[in-house]
Amino acid sequence: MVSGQSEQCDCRCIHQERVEAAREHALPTRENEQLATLFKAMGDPNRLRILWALDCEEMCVCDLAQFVGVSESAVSHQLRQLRQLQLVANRRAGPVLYYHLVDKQISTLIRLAFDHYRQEI
Amino acid sequence: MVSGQSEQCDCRCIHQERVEAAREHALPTRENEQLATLFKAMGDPNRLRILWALDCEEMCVCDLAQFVGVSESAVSHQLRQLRQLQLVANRRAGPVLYYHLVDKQISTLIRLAFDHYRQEI
DNA sequence: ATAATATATGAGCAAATGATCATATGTTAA
DNA sequence: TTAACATATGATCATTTGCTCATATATTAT
Repeated sequence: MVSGQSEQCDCRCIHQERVEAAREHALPTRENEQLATLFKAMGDPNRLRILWALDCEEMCVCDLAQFVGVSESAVSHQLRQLRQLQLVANRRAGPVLYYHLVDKQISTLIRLAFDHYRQEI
Repeated sequence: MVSGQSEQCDCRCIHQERVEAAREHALPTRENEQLATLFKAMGDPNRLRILWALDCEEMCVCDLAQFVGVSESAVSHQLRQLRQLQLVANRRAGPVLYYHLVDKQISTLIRLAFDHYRQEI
């Protein structure tokens, strides 16, 4: 037994210390998955557009559909995902639902990503 | 004609100014897609783990496979994606390939995301 | 050259994804 | 109440994704 952890690799090139160090440094499974889910939500061009637009000001489904350039149904489905992830929420005004970002965290994140990305171009 | 842009929505609730404002504020299509691709790459639990681990120190495929808990083939496939996106690169030492992050941008991004996320928990 | 190690890669497959279409729900005006 | 509007939702389908298995490539030791 080389380590107390699970043994899945029979390579001789393995660096147990590095694996251990990575494990120390790593996020707990649950948090890693939640974070991945957040990134995944931002990982679709249309959803990213939606989030980016809502960072500007609140918009209704119809506005978003035209802005993104897809059907209202498609936008509605995407918004449901974002709602379930608590990234966006809506406010009703008569028959119209105005969507907005739940918090500025996502907004900050998108901007940072873009800024960092920009520097490389 | 309400606007010079494409007409796709016949809703009466639409706010042309908001759509226009969003368009002004929006990223060009190409950059939006590249950014989405970046987020998507971070949007898989295993890839996120890999990136997170490599933020710590360089590791070989075998190390990563054990750390993530999947086959070396699976890790290799994920690494290829990350390589093609220029997020990671490798250094050969004999038969072993040591992977590392290409730049600290991704590292910064992951940390920021985590920090922001952390605050909400 | 041959064998063993470390990794890469292609094919194949099950699961997830994102759009569309049809339909349902909720709100307001007539 | 009925009609019209704005949005939500379920079913469906084509595409994408991520893994596995088999095989290929590259490096080193013998």
